[in-house]
Amino acid sequence: MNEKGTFRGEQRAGSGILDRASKLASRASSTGRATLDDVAKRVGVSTITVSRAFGRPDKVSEDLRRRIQQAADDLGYVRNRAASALASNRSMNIAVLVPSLSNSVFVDTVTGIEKVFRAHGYQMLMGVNHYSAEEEEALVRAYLAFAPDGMLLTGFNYREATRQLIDQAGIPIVHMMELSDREGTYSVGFSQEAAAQAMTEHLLAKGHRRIAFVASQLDPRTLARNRGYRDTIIKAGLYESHREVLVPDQSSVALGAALLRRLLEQAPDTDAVFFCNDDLAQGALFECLRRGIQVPNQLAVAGFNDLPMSECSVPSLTTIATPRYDIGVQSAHMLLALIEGQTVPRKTIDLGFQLRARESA
Amino acid sequence: MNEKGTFRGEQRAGSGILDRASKLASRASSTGRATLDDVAKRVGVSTITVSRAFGRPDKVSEDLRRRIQQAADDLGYVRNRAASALASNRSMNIAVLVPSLSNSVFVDTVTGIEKVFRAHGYQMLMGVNHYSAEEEEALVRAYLAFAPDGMLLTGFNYREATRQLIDQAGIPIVHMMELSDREGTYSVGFSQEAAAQAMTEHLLAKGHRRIAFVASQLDPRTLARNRGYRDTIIKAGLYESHREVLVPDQSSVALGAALLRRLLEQAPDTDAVFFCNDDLAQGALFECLRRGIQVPNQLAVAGFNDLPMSECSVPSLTTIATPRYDIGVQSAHMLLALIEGQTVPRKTIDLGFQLRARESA
DNA sequence: AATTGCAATGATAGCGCTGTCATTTTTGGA
DNA sequence: TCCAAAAATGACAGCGCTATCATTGCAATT
Repeated sequence: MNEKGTFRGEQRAGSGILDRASKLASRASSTGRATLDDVAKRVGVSTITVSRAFGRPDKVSEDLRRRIQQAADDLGYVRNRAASALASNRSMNIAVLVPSLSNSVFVDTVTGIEKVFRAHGYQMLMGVNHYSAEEEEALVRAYLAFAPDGMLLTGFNYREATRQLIDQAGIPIVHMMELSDREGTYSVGFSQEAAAQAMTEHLLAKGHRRIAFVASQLDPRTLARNRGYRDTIIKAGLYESHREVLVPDQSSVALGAALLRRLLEQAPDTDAVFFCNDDLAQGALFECLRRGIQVPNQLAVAGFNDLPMSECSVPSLTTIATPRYDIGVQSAHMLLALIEGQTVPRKTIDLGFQLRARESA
Repeated sequence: MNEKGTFRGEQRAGSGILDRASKLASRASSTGRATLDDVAKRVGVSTITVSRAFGRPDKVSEDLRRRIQQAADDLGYVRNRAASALASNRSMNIAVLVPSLSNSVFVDTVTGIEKVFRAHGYQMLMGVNHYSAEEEEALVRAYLAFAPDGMLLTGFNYREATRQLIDQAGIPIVHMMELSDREGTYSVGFSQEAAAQAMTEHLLAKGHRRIAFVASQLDPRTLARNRGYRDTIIKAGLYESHREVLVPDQSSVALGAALLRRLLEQAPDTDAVFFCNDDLAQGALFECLRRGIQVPNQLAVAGFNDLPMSECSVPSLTTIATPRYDIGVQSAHMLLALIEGQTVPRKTIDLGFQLRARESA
């Protein structure tokens, strides 16, 4: 490495607790990092004992454990997970795939997941599939190479081949966000349709009769919300197709404004708009402000997800609060149980949602 | 595993391309996953040849390579990175630590990083340290166990012990966001101070004389912005300490509104406010809307970062556009070069910033 | 004093892969 | 036709760790 002028040559000298040279002398040659053997030699015990001191500390006497810890600290020893995974056939990795991180909904979910798994010694490997089943498959392949002990997927938007890949690996999967009662499927989420239905009913109850639905980024959850809206509005005998605006583009605040403009062109008499998420709704609120449209008097606006901003925007946004953090926590617990071979009481956990009726509707 | 009632027993039968039983027969016993050996036997070549077919395909004849690929597909073979890393002493992992993902700034950066590294066959391991040097150290320790080939850190907010840990591991680090000319330090970012200075000067140029600075989440970058503001305003002879509001709380839109209220209590005659980020500024805009304060006539508002929303809010937000995506891309490239032992022409890359003068100031 | 049981420690093998150094086959002149 | 060089393939060891099955020592019991 050094002769190639690589990084190692540029280290500051003597920065460790011990003198560098003496440390190197006690190290394995190939990597330059201290190994279990190095620690073992230093303490004068066998390798396996040092391994135990870290992996199953109750199996090693307290005194020895302390000495081992001391030696490890002195040498700057860090356990090599690759070797550990190889030997034990447990990687202590779990792979988590989400569609996006720009959408703070998934950030919250991932935060919940991370919290649970970290507490149990697992490492979360996170991948972003950009709402694409194709990318998802590539990611599954990539993460399978880490021999994860389990996998957390968002929704059920995978190809059959993806499912087969995971099946072949023989590891458990838990699906987040959506629910399914399909055989052998574990899921934690809430009913997107029921939530959309609740919001539509809220708008109806407020006396609105010309209620539009606007959505972008037509992933399965968005489409489920659309169904929830449509079924409800049809049942009320108020469905008019020109009040639905569905575009595949990625959601953004700016797009919300643009879509409101489009909606009001094709259906100017609309008296309420249900947006598939808060970003779009927020953009619409801005557009109303610009055009002097009174919200909610002239036009009611509703969103979905209850992002932090929605509570304090002007007007504050009526929306659906989704249990995304809890979905992360619960699905992590479920996956953990599956990994450890425990029986999982419920294969489907519905965490519900809450309608937040605020100023905008 | 099975006798414990673990997941494997719940797989759907015969879902693979081959019959499950026949597949199992050709597999190593311990993991249940196909190995290089399995593929090699199936094709009738040696293990190492199969290894080459994946790792250095140019070293294997095209015909054979195809047959190996076919066999691998049939068996559902996925390379085991742990074994690979152990044998080759290159993990092909890089660890990336960011303070937060709720802040979409870092999401953008991570997206840039991911793109570069994925293209080069590296796997990015991402950790969130919640702006805490203590958590950062724990994360470094955790990620060092993956034997990463390099590390990307946000800022220079680490403890000395953290630095020593990484030094001992002998892997290169590149720091993102901030700049430093410290010996042996690689960094990609922009000058937070210069950006804050530019904004302050912009507000001065617009004729404002009672300019406040409001910040939360006092990480090093926020403090640098504060310095940029303060130096400039002092130089203009206009510094008044009661126009600075600094709180340690996490940033949010709601907090922006609250801090504006506080500022206007303690300095009601303020004519411009420079917020340390767009979230706070957006909250302030909402508060102005609620209280009927005209922006920018009565009060000018400026933010920092240029989040997507800032362009289309009402009024649109004057802010500093930061090159966060490019920071991700460039720092990834720099780290890659260091890993591969190439000479890195510049140890510090300043990607600059842009002032976006919009309606709010 | 002999026996049992348990806690603490050790020896050995091997996880799945690749570095290294052969060995074999092919290729392209002379 | 022959030979050197290059391309293609293989044998083997070992990366750092843990599962497994000993072995040792010592307290508790008979």
